[in-house]
Amino acid sequence: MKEQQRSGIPLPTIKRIPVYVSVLEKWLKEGKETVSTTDFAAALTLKPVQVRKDLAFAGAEGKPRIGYQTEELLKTLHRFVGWNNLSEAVLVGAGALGTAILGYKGFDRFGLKIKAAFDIDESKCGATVHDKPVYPIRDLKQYVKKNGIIMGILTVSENGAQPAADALVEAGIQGIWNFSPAQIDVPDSIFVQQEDLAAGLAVLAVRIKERQ
Amino acid sequence: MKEQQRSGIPLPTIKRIPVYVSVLEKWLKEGKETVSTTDFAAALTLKPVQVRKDLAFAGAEGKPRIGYQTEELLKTLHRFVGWNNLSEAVLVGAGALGTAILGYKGFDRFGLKIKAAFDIDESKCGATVHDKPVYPIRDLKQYVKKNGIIMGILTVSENGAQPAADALVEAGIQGIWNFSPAQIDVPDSIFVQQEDLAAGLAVLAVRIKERQ
DNA sequence: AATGAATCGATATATTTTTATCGGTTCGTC
DNA sequence: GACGAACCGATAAAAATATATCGATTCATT
Repeated sequence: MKEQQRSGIPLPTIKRIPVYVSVLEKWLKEGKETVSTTDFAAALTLKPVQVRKDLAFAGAEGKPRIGYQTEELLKTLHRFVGWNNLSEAVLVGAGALGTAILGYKGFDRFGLKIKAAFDIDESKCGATVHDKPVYPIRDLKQYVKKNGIIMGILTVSENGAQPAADALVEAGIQGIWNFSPAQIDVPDSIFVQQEDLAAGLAVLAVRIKERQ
Repeated sequence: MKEQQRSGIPLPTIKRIPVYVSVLEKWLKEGKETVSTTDFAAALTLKPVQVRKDLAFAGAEGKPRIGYQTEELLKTLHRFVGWNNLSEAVLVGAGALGTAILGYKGFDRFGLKIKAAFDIDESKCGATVHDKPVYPIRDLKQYVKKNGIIMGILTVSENGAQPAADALVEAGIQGIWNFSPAQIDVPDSIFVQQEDLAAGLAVLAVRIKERQ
């Protein structure tokens, strides 16, 4: 939950961008040359105003009565989230969740390339998972330095989280995407994005309960 | 992003509850009999006031100078998110992500029990994945009705999302946890919790970029 | 060319969420 | 038993986010 890090761009806006990207890609494929905030609103159950604000934050410009150029807007959004120059990442923890993430095709679209996985369990190492090599964690630092990786994906169990995070920090990573349920403690200079599956489950559970 | 559904309890509060539950469990195991909002704040980088508000929403009561009874608070939070009476779910889409979720141990803790998986690819059916049976999707309705399942987990690809969602709705499910990147269209009576991995990735990417 | 509908961009308002403050309670210590 | 520190609970203020409104622009139609 370390999501508070003020800086101009509202967090909710950032989170909506990938959704816009998604539908934009669809529309582009369908040959839609221009798109309006009204279109987005209809497709995403949002208000046009909000879409306009979001797009403005991303630096997009549209024309009255027309909307935005589909292709140009897509590029702008990609640039905005830094997905134009594809970011490379390493993954630590080649368990069930790690394996799934390694195999998840969807990330390519967002310019994320997971280069390799690392694990403490040396029996897993040497093999490949979804075509990605698995190395022992003691090789992490060397690998990260050599390949200039700035992002680490943490998919270890709760206990393993802190040591694994330490290893990533030590290796020189700049941001950690933490899928483990544990809170990790890192220097301020490193950004942690906590991915909390249980949060979504809680929301769903509460909502279902409310309707009964 | 269909997260807007007003109802007393703030969404951010709901999302923080599982985090509280997590540390509470740890503390309980360590033999901590009472906990204060100051403790939470220190462990989670939050403000004590906020924790107090959240706990108040959940209906917890504490004592000045003491805090909250660890065990009692844990029970209260579980009850609040409806995790006291374990909710059963089916999963649709036994691909990479689906497999990971089927194997994810963490959910038991939150009272979620995935009973079975369903897939259109009949070659996958008949087998078990992480001890959960995989059935053809045409058996979904019958299974859901028979077992009184109220929750569906959607882990299919973008194209498969809408038909799969339709099948879940048709089967009589009340809430859908949607891990696919597609927006699905369902009747108002059904709650959809969109789990958007790309959102977290976007936040991380933007933050890293900002620091450079 | 004038009219009107669609839509952007900017500004203003409302709502939601977070943070601060303050009074009151409990308990350890003197 | 009085004093002070830790803490809850409630209320108030501030900050962030979402929504509404309005003027300006573009284009299709008359």
